Amino acid sequence: MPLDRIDIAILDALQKDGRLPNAALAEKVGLSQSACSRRLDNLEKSGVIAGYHARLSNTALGHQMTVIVHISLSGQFEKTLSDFEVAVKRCPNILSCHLMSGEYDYILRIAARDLPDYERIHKEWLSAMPHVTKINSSFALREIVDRTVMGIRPDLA
Amino acid sequence: MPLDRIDIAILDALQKDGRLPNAALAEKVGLSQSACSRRLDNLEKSGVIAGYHARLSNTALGHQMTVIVHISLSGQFEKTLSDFEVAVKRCPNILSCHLMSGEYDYILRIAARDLPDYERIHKEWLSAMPHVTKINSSFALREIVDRTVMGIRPDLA
DNA sequence: TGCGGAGGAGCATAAAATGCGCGTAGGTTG
DNA sequence: CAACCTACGCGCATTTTATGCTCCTCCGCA
Repeated sequence: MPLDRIDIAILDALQKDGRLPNAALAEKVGLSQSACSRRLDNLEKSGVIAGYHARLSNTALGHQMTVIVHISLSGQFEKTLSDFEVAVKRCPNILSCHLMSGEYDYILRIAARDLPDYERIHKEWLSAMPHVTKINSSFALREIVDRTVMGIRPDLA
Repeated sequence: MPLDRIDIAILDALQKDGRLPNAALAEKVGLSQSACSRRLDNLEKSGVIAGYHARLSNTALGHQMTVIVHISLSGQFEKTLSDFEVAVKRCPNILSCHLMSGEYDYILRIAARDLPDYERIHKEWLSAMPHVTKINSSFALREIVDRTVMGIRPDLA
């Protein structure tokens, strides 16, 4: 889907404030409300906007810890992978999981409240997942960057 | 701030859909609209809800590729780290970056359009960052999970 | 037992979103 | 080059949603 400069402005604004009322959005990007609403509709339907979410304060909720986990399985058969992936999807603490090229099969990012909480997650979830042969946990000492999306460039087709 | 089960339900719902109308939210959590609105107000004012954001689809924007990069620096002096981190913050393709315990100093998640694009990023950004001694790139073959949010447990104070 | 605060309901009003008719610019075709 | 088509804008009327009361109820406490 081709995005023009107004689309970019809309996306930009909604990344910063997902609840920006359509009226305000329209004014900000220089459109009438109806035109703006129609564009927004298209952006949502076409999947450019994948969703809207409240961002919660992790300190308020006590999830202070990020753990990066590298995992190897006993094989690369599709069945082996999908068994594992089903289990991954069930664990609420897993923020992201990718099947990877390279030394490990999967890399996971996990949120935990503290070390004992991670211990629990490790025991109850990670170790219990099927076909897992190796688990390597690295703890984040500091977060330098965390964005959901990179800057949008106008030349995207 | 103490959260009861209704607050949790509200947070849960808004994490999943940040634009859920108050009326629907109220029904979902079993409150009247006004009561629900008042609670929401408190959650926002107290900072438990830190913001609302549109989540954009990286693939829809043409960034199909996720690369996990492990990086080691020449030392762990604070100056060394902060030089590097300043550079990291400048690169728009870096979605996340954490200082880590373990074998590598930093783990980065990078969005690229395709392999040539990643090559460019590697050359122009990663290799150019100060004090870098080792760069290890792993390519994501498939994304199994990617959320910003995790389930909230009622026992959080 | 009576007071006071927290928190819920219901309703009226204010604000926002949505759908529809209409107008215009730019590209295409006979 | 004129007729036509489409994409996309505007404004307005209608519907949907949020907000700001007022009142009610439950509970802890003196």
